[in-house]
Amino acid sequence: MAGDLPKADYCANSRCMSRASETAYEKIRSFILYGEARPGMQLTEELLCEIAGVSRTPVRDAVQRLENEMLLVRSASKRLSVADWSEDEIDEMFALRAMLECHATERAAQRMDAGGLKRLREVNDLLTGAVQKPRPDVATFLEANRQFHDLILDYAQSPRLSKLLPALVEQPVVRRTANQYSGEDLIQSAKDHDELIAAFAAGDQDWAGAVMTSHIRRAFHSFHLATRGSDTD
Amino acid sequence: MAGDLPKADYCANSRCMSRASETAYEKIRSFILYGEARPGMQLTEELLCEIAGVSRTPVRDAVQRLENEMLLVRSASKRLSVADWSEDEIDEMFALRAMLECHATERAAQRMDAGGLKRLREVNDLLTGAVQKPRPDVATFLEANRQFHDLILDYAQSPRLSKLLPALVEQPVVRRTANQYSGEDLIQSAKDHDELIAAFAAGDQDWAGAVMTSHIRRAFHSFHLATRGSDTD
DNA sequence: TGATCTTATATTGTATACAATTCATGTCCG
DNA sequence: CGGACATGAATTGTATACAATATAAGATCA
Repeated sequence: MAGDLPKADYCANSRCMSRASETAYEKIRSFILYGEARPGMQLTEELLCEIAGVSRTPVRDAVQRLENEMLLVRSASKRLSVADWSEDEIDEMFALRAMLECHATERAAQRMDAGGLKRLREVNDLLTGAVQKPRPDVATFLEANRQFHDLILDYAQSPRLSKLLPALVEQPVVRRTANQYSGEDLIQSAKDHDELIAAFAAGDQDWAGAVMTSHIRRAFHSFHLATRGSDTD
Repeated sequence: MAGDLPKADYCANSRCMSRASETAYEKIRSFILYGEARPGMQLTEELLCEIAGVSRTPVRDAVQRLENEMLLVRSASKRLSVADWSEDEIDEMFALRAMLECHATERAAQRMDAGGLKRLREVNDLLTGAVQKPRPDVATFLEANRQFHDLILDYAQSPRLSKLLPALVEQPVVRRTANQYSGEDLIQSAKDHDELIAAFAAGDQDWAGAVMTSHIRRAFHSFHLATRGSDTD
């Protein structure tokens, strides 16, 4: 029943996907995040055209967007390759994400209303259910988690944050290790969300911001343990 | 001797500018920042082609970059217009800039060396000279100020910050009011820079970060006074 | 052999023609 | 009159051909 993962159709968050440059963006992005792309891999526009099934013009549009999100990088001689980040850059990404999500949470706390609280609770109920099964349903968890954070971002009412944050969240390094999170990590995430909702309900922006900072930094810590914690793996 | 302002050639910070999409980017950007563009003004790709002197393909490249920097916005029906920010969005921009520049400064403090300190002092000597004249040389001040902050950003050694921050710094609202800064504001800026250098020399990242935060928030306050401080103007 | 220049190939950058969409105008019908 | 619909113009989106540039391979000469 929970077998089919969300493949490449992200219509929820993005545009209508009717235009060729949108499909190109989605397909190339999936190729990088979930496909056979590997960090440092050299790419050519023609290859990406085959992947996307459109001509070079919309592919170049998509490539520029992905360069901005730093999923693709361009060498001095204009050659494309899949981004390959250093450990320092990954750490930095988490640090920036913690700062910006904390800020977004503080803004959201100032603008939260009953409808928002209701929806946050609904989403987190779904998330909590996915976590508490004997074997956690990671796909549902990730989707509900994304919705929860998107909802907060919406309530932050900051176009600029809405532009900056998503590029820091959906990243190959995060996605690749998502399935390695322990059941306890997931349960703690659900509890963090509960406390966030309490902070929102109380209208306490400092409380909310602090919880969010802790939430992200714990994720960073889990990631650290999963990827670099033990050298026996 | 200091009469000719830097017009539209920003080769220092940017790419080689030999390609048509680069010239398009620079010219359209200048049109928005220093030219006759007005907030909310409707634009057409053809008009931008005339401004840039190139065809639509590189213009569309440039437009996408400027959309990402939020200097241009696209309506639901894909029409282009010059960005017109609300007061809240401007405040938010300063808040984000303060956070990110503080973070960059802390990183730079950890990585500062003798050569960097030397160059910071040189640039700030130039800036201090421009400030202390009977009538401050605002153009020289702005250029030296930009170099000072760019130097810190370089030493932060964070590709992601280097991508995010510039879009928050060079903005029409900032540029338009730069000439309204009082002489005291400029002198205080130079002093802030002196203290930053001292913090860097001491290797105290918290001190440096705090000075930078204060520096940006003072700029915000000056901007606030200049634009919304008095309703008698 | 090895270094440099030359030439061929591959890749990216630009212009233009055409398709798809959106906007504006005016007409028809109620 | 007033609103829905149709038609034309304006604008954006896509494909393709061509130009410019970078890489790679090979030839020439010391």
